[in-house]
Amino acid sequence: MIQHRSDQEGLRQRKRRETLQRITESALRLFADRGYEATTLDAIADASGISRRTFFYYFKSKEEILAAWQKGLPEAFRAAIMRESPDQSPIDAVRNAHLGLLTHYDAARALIIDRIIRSSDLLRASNQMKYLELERAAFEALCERWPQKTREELRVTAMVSVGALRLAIDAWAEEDGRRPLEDHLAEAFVHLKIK
Amino acid sequence: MIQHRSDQEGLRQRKRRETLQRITESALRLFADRGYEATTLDAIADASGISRRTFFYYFKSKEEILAAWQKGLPEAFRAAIMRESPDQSPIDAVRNAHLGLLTHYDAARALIIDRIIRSSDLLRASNQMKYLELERAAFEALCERWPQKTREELRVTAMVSVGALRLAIDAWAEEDGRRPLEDHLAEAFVHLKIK
DNA sequence: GTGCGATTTTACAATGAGTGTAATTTTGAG
DNA sequence: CTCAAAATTACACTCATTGTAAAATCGCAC
Repeated sequence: MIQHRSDQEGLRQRKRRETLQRITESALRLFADRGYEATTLDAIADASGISRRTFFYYFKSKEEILAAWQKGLPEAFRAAIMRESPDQSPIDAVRNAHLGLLTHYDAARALIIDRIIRSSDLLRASNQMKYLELERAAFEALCERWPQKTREELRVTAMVSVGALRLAIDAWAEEDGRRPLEDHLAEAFVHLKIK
Repeated sequence: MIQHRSDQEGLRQRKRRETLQRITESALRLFADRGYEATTLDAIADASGISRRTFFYYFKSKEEILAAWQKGLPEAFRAAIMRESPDQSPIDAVRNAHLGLLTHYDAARALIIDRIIRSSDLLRASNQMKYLELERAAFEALCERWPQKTREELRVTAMVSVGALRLAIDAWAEEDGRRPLEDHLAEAFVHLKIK
């Protein structure tokens, strides 16, 4: 059998990671310079030293360049909720889960990507889908963690908490991240005194 | 000056309305039959008896065929909120505004369109944008109607109420509209006891 | 280090949405 | 009827995305 070295990284893995990195960096630069829609895949491929066809070997679509950085967020969110104590209210648990995740945030890069996303209707729309996925992850985790609560109530809790996260991120991006995201999140949750 | 007959409908207006109707109907039929993505604009144009180029004289994009039916909803929503008495809480006002608008709903057609929208990622995403527009409309109306409340609180109120509408529509579509949308909406709002 | 199979890259061609342009037809007001 | 505006069309183009198949590269076995 083939011996896989999951700790060591072969030349293949390294080149793949490097190319991925190269595509992401040049695309981000081009998006910031010329705008998302105005940047063609040909331009990205050129800037990354690959052919246009090869681009699709790395990303499913142009959009995915920006989506990739937040892949796995729903799962991390779910796990964070599951780590919370079931003694507190679900809404408090989700707020705490949020705060726990935010410590791993690269604020500078997040702001750059956020600005690009807000510049295009297409990207704004697909970004909303990300919140929907977070909401679903939260809902499922809440149902597991608080089985005595009704699904209807937990669905509303998930909607409300992820909505608060969205409002916090919006406010944070609006002022270019002057105050930390945590502050905005805390503020948004102040007005959520559900049940 | 040119005398415009806004009451009478000229041949031009009638033909335009008829063609619009024809495009919408044949597109909906094709979407329901073959699916949204699998239906090309050529097919829609053929089925509507127009050229592909003419299609774009009626709709900005393929998506817009489905978006058109809910155009003006944000404005109607804003107006409905402004009609509510400022004596009740903002959240109650928005709930009542929702209920008022729902009486004008064509449930059968809404379900057909809803099913198409849920069948495509692209459509689901742009549908989320509609909720965002509703949320903005609600927020602006609330700020006008309850100037003594803070904008932060009203922003959360708008988010929460439109979110409840979304959950209600989801649940309603999930069970193919067996119970009226109003019931689902009332249920969703039960869990919103903000402040 | 050679060879072989798997992975990666590429060229080429095609589909389908959307846009610009300019020509042609239809409508309606005078 | 006559002419300007509105509506329709053909044609050609850009761009994202996908299919196919050939070519290049890698890494393990020998």
